[in-house]
Amino acid sequence: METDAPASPFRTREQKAEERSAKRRALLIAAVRMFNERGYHATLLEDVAASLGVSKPTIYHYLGNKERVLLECIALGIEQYHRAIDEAREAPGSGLDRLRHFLRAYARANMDDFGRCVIRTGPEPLSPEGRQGLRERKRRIDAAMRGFIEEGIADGSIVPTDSKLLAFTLAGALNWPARWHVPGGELSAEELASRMVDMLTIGLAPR
Amino acid sequence: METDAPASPFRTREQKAEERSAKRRALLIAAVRMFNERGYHATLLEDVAASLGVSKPTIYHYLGNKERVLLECIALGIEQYHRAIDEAREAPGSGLDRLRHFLRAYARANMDDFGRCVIRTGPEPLSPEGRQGLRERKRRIDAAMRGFIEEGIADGSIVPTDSKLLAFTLAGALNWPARWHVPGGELSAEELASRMVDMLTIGLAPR
DNA sequence: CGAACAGGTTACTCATGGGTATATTGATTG
DNA sequence: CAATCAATATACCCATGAGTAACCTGTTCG
Repeated sequence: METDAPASPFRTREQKAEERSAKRRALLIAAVRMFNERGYHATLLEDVAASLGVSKPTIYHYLGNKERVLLECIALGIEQYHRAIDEAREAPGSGLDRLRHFLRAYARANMDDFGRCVIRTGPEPLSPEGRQGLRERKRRIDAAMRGFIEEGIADGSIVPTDSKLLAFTLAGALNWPARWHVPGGELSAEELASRMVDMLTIGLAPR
Repeated sequence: METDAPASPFRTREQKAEERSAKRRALLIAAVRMFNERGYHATLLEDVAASLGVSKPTIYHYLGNKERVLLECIALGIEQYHRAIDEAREAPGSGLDRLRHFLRAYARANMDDFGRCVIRTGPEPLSPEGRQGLRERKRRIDAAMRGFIEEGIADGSIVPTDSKLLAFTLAGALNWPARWHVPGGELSAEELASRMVDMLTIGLAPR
């Protein structure tokens, strides 16, 4: 029990703001989990609200309409990919090393609640504008990945190939766990990511 | 113009049956294309019917309710995978050769209308029974794939690894084109399948 | 103190779209 | 020829679920 301070029941302004954003966040997480489990269409905002013991209009109060909820989940997912890019850009070593670093982070992102949502819930449920924005942002991630690949080709750590096709191939393989990986599985996301990246970068035939 | 026979306007029983199954097939194809383009939920059976110039009840007449339509599309998709398995089982060469053969056929299946549907439309829209059946049938495909891998490990053409994880990784990579490949693209499905399989089986680092 | 506001509720509206009842027409068959 | 069936249409029913209106309550602030 935390009893350092007298723990007054009267909250300060900051505590209020914090509380609000904690509630927002909790609703968002409840929503994304249900999206991932049941699919976007099969998820009722009413059920999301009920899972936290509140009523549907509360969601509208904190998050806006259903598409806005989804868009925010997607935005949070995309953020993870951006972190993966930044992280890999700063990594030392050859282009292949940086690519591997990126791929591991990318794979981990795909097993996070929000990352999974980006993959599982395709662009279909979004409005044309939403789809547009999503495509745009995905394109940027793809470009970054291709950058790592080309860097690797340039420094000789990766065999010359069609970088676009390679990027799609690698991304596809690492996207798929968003469909089958269950968080509490035998392998941790970390472990899984590492092993998959090894398989992809090393190849199958004995040397 | 075909005018070999007097071409009577009165159809025989077989012609009638053929005509009927041709209509069924046409409806199914129209449906699967729209499922793939717009997503299952966003597809109205009314629109599917309209795309062939008929009305909604005609679909119910030929195909039954919406889930039945989807289930049949999925069944046709799954058939392609089975053909891929049979084809690869009869292929000559090492385990790796057979695996590569299977992977190419699998990738091609994923770019066919019905195959794409299996991937794009996950199990979410199905009823519990439908989901159950789908999982079952997918499991069998996965088992076959693992068979090829283990065979390759046994005969030394594939380096020893976790065959389950490898199967997921490879399948994931080859599933992904179902999301981005557009039929009339620069690369044919055939070509694309070959290149991706090469990338996956050979690895990235120079030897 | 009273006005305004934040957080929440209950109880509605209403478009949508899956599915069906029923009618029509033309061919098939006893 | 009557009965039936296949193939289609029109016009409807009705559950569902997103979104909203109106209301309540406690807190904050001029």
